[in-house]
Amino acid sequence: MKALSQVGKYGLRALLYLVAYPPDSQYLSIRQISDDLGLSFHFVTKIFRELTEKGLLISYRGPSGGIALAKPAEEIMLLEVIKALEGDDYFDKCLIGLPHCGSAKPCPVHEFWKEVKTKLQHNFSETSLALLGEKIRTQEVRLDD
Amino acid sequence: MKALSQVGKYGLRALLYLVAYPPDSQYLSIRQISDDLGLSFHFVTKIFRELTEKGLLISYRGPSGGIALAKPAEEIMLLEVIKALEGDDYFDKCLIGLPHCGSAKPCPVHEFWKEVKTKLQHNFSETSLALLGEKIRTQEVRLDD
DNA sequence: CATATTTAAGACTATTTATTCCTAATTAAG
DNA sequence: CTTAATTAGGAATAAATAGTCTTAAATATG
Ligand code: SF4
Ligand code: SF4
Repeated sequence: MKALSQVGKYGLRALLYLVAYPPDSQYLSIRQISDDLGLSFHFVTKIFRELTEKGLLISYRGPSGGIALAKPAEEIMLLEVIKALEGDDYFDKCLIGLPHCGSAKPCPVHEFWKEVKTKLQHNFSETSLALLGEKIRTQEVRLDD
Repeated sequence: MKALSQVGKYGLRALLYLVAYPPDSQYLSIRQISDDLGLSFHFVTKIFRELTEKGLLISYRGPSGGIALAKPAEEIMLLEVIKALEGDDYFDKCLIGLPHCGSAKPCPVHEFWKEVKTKLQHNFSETSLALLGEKIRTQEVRLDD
C-alpha cells in the first residue's frame, strides 16, 4: 500500500530534518539537508520550492540563505504537510475509483475504507511537526540509518 | 491516498462482477465483464491472466469458455485478492520508506501507520468475495453507474 | 476438417512519475 | 564591483505504470 509518492516521502523527511535540527542561523540550506539524508539535492530543491510557493516554507537566496518554516513547528500539523505534498484531495481518493462516485450508492468497500481514511486523517491532524521533531531529537524515532 | 493501482482497481471490480453475476454456464467470458463494466477488454484479460497464474481463477479457452473462480467465493477473502493484484508485500510498505527499516528504531510515523494498516488488513481478511457479491446483488452497494 | 470463439503471450505505445541538469536571479562579503 | 553561495525555474532524461494491439493456442460445433 503505497501511501506517499516519492515527493511526499522525501519532502516529509526533509521537512522533519529541518524541524528536528534547526539551524543556529535563521535559514538551513537545502544542501545540508539533502547531503545529510542522502537525498538528491535537486529533487529536494524542487519539492521545497513548491512548499515555499504554498506558504509552508520561506526561502532566502544567497550565502547563508536557505529555507525555514513559515510558522512555528507547533502550528504545523502533519495533515497540512501531507496535503501540500500530495495534493488537497489526498484524503478524498477512493479505493476502487468508480466513475461518478460519492453520489448515490457506495461501492462494496466504501465503509471500511472511509473508516481507515478517517483514522489516518485524524492522526495526521493531531500530530504537529514540533512533536515529531522532538521525538527525533530524543532519538525515540529516527529519520535515517 | 492512492490505495490501489489501476490493475488493482480494475481487477477487483472485474472479479466482483464475476462473483455478483455468476453465469449460467461454468465460465463467464472476459468480454462480457469488460463490456458491462466499461473497462478495456485487453487490460482486463491481462490482469485476469495473472490471477489465473496465481491460482485464483481458472480459465478455459474456446467457445463458451471464459474464467471462473478457482474456489467458492465464500472462501476467497478480499485480502487474498488484493495481495494477488498488488503483490504480497502490499501491507508491508511503509509510509516514508526509510532505508533498512523495520530494524532498530522506527520512524516518527510508524506507530499510527501500523495501526491503520492493521485495521485495513483486518477488514480485508474478514471480508469474503461472497459477502461483497451478495451486497452487490441486493443493490446495497454498486459496481458501476 | 473448417470455422468461430475465446484465452495466452508478449511486443509495442502512451502517460505519468521520478530524477537530473542547466541557467538565471538574489544576496552576502571581500 | 567581483565572487561565491544559494534558491528559482524549467528543460531534459529515465523509469515505472498504464493501456493497446497482434499473433498464437485451445476448443466447440457443424
Ligand atoms: S463508494 Fe467509496 S470506496 Fe467505493 S468507489 Fe465510491 S468513493 Fe470509492
Ligand atoms: S518506521 Fe515504519 S513507517 Fe517509518 S520508515 Fe520504517 S516501516 Fe516505514
